[in-house]
Amino acid sequence: MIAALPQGTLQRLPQYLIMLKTELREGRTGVTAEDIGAVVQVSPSQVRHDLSVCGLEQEPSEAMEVQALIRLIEHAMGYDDVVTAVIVGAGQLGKALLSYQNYSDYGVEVVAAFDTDESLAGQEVGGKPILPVKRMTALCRRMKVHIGIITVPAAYAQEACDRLLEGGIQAIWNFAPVHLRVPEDVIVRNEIIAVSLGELSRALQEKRRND
Amino acid sequence: MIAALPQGTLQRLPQYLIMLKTELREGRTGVTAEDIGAVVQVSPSQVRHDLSVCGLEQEPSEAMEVQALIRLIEHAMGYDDVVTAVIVGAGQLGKALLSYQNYSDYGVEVVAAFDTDESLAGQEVGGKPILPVKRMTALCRRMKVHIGIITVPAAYAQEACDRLLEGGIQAIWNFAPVHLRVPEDVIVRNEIIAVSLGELSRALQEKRRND
DNA sequence: TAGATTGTTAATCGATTAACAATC
DNA sequence: TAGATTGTTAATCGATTAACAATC
Repeated sequence: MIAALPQGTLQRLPQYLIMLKTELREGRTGVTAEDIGAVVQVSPSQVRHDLSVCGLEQEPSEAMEVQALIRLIEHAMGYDDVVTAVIVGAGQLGKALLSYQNYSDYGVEVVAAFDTDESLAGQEVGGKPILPVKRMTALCRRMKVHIGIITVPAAYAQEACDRLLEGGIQAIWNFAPVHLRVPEDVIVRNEIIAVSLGELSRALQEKRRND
Repeated sequence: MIAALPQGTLQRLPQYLIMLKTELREGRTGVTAEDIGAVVQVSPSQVRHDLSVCGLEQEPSEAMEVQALIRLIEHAMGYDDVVTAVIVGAGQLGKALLSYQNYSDYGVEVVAAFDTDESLAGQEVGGKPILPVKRMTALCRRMKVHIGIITVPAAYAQEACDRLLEGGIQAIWNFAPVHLRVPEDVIVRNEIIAVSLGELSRALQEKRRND
C-alpha cells in the first residue's frame, strides 16, 4: 500500500490497530466494522471507507479476520518498513522516549540518545546508550539514520536540528516549542503538548457551561 | 471566547502562539497574517480566518500587535481558565510529564503523580510529589481535580481510569495504548505515539519513492 | 493617492456519511 | 430464503481558499 492516505484516515488507522490488538489478546478472531466503530467512536461507514482505502479485500457478509486486518493496517501505515532514529537531548523526556519498548511495532528503531552533558555518556536507558552529542553527526552519517527526535530546550532546538541535518537526517520529530528552519525536502512534525492540553481544557469548559 | 472552535483551528492556534512568542522574544511587536503563515506553513487566508473565529478586532491595513494576538489566542484556547490535573504512573513518562515546567502557560496545574510502587513515595520531580496510588481517589475528591493523566502500562490503564473516575475526574489524557471505558460525559483524549511515528515513516517512504 | 493589509463573504475542495447492490 | 455485512458510489457536510470591499 503506497497511495497517499487522507489525513483523517492516517490518524484513525492506529486507533483501529489498538482496538484490534486488544480484541486479539482477548481471544476474538472476527470483528465487524460496527464493532470497531463502537470502540473507536467512529461510524461504521467511516471504518469501511478507511479499510477500503487500505486495499481491504474481504468477502461480504463475513466478519473480518482480526489478524488479517492488523497486517493490512500495519502495511498501510508503513510499519513493516524499518526506519532508524536518534534522540537529541537526554533529559526526562529524552529518557522516557529512549526507554519506550515498542518502537519495533511501528517500524522504528531507536539507535541512541545524545546529550551535551558528558557526565551522562555511557549510561544506558532501556538498553540504549546515551552518547556525547559531538559524536552525533558522524554516527548519523555512518548509520544512515533517517529520523531525528529533538527533546532539547527550545533555545537549543535549532542548533540540534542543524547538527542532525549535517548528519544527513531526512525527517524530524520536534518536541521543542519552536518552528525549525529546514530545507524544504526535510519532513518536520511538531509535537505540541499545548494542542492536547488545550483540547482537554476547552472541552472541560464547554461541558461546564452545559451543566 | 466560548464558541466551539473547528477542529483544524484548534490545532493551528497553538502553533501560531509558538510563532508569536518567538517573535516577541526576538523583539518584534507587529506581524501580518502573511508572516505567521510563512512560519507555520499555512495560507494567509487561513490565518486570517482562524483569528477571525477567535474574535479578532483589528484595524485593516495595520500589522497586528503580537502581544494582543497572544492574549487573544490564549483566551480562545481557554488557557486563562485554570484546571488541575494528576498523573497516574510515575515511570519514565510519568516523571517526564511531572517535570514539565510550562503547564501554567496552558492553564493547567499538575498537583502530583501517583504510583503503586510505594518506594517512590516521597520523591519529588520538578517540585511536585510522587504519592502512593491508594491516596489518589481521596485526594482527587478533596481537591476537585479535573484532569487525570494516565501513564501506566496498558494492562493497568482501565483500573487507573476507574480510580480516577471514583475521584470525580472529568477528563482523561490517556498515554496507554488501549481504549478506555468511561461514562459518556467524561472526556477522553488518547495520545497515540504510533500516529506521529506512522506519519513520519509514511512521509519518508513517499519521499524515497520520489527520489 | 496608491499600496498594504485587514475581516468577511462566496466558491472550491476534500472528507464524512448514507445508500445500495453484491455476496454468503 | 432472509439476514447480515461487505466494498463502493453518490450525496452531504464542513473546512480551506480565493476574492474583495473597507480602511488607514
